[in-house]
Amino acid sequence: MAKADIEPFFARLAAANPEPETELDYVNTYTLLVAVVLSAQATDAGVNRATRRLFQEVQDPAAMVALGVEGLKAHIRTIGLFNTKAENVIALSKALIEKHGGEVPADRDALEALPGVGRKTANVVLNIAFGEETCAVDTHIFRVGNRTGLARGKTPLAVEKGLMKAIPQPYRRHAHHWLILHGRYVCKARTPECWRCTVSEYCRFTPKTVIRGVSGD
DNA sequence: ATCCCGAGGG
DNA sequence: CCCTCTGGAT
Repeated sequence: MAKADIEPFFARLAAANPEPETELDYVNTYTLLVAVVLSAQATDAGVNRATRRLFQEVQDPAAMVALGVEGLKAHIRTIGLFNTKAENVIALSKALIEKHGGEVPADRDALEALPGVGRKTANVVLNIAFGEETCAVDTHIFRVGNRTGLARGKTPLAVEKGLMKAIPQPYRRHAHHWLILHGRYVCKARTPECWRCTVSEYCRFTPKTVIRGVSGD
C-alpha cells in the first residue's frame, strides 16, 4: 500500500466503526484472559457459546481452580484443542493466585510467562484491559496485513512490527479491532468479498481464481 | 516442523 | 470432502 493511502485507509474503517470492541464475551479482566486463551484456532461465536455458562459459575482464578481440569473440560469440550486449553487455564489460574495475588498482571513479560499465553494473547489483553496500543497479529490480521501491503511478513511478529511502524495516530489504539473485523467479515480467507469492500481502492489484492478456494495469496 | 482438535462453512 | 477459526509449546 502506498504510504499516502494508509491514513485514508484507517480513516474509512474508523468512520464505519468509531469504537470497535472485541466480540468475545467476558465479565472482567480475568475472564477476558480466559476467553482469549480459549479462542486460539476457534471462532469467537464458538467460545462465547461455551463461556456463557462457564462464566456464570466462574469469574475468578480461585473458582476456576476449584472447578478443576475435568470440570472445565466439561464446559469447553465443543472448542477445538480443549484438552490443552483446559490444562493451561487451570495452571494459569494457579499461577495468578500464587504469583500475582489473584489479579491479571498489566505487564507483557508476566502475561507471557503464564501457561498458554504467548505474544498474541498478551497483546489482546494489554489492548482491551489496559488500553495499550498493541496490535495482536492473529490469522486475520496476518492475512489482511499481507494482502493490503500494510505490513508484509512471513511471521506474525514480522507483520506486527511492520504494523506498529506503519499505523499513524490516532489509529493505533483501535487498529487491532478494525483490522480483525475487516478480515473476519470482508477480507475473508477463502472468499474475500472485494466487491463490497470499502477500502479496496487502497488495496492491490485481487482474488485470482475463486475456483476451488484458491484466493491468490 | 509438529501436535493439539471441535464446529461451521463451502 | 477440505478449509478456517483472534495460537502456543515442544
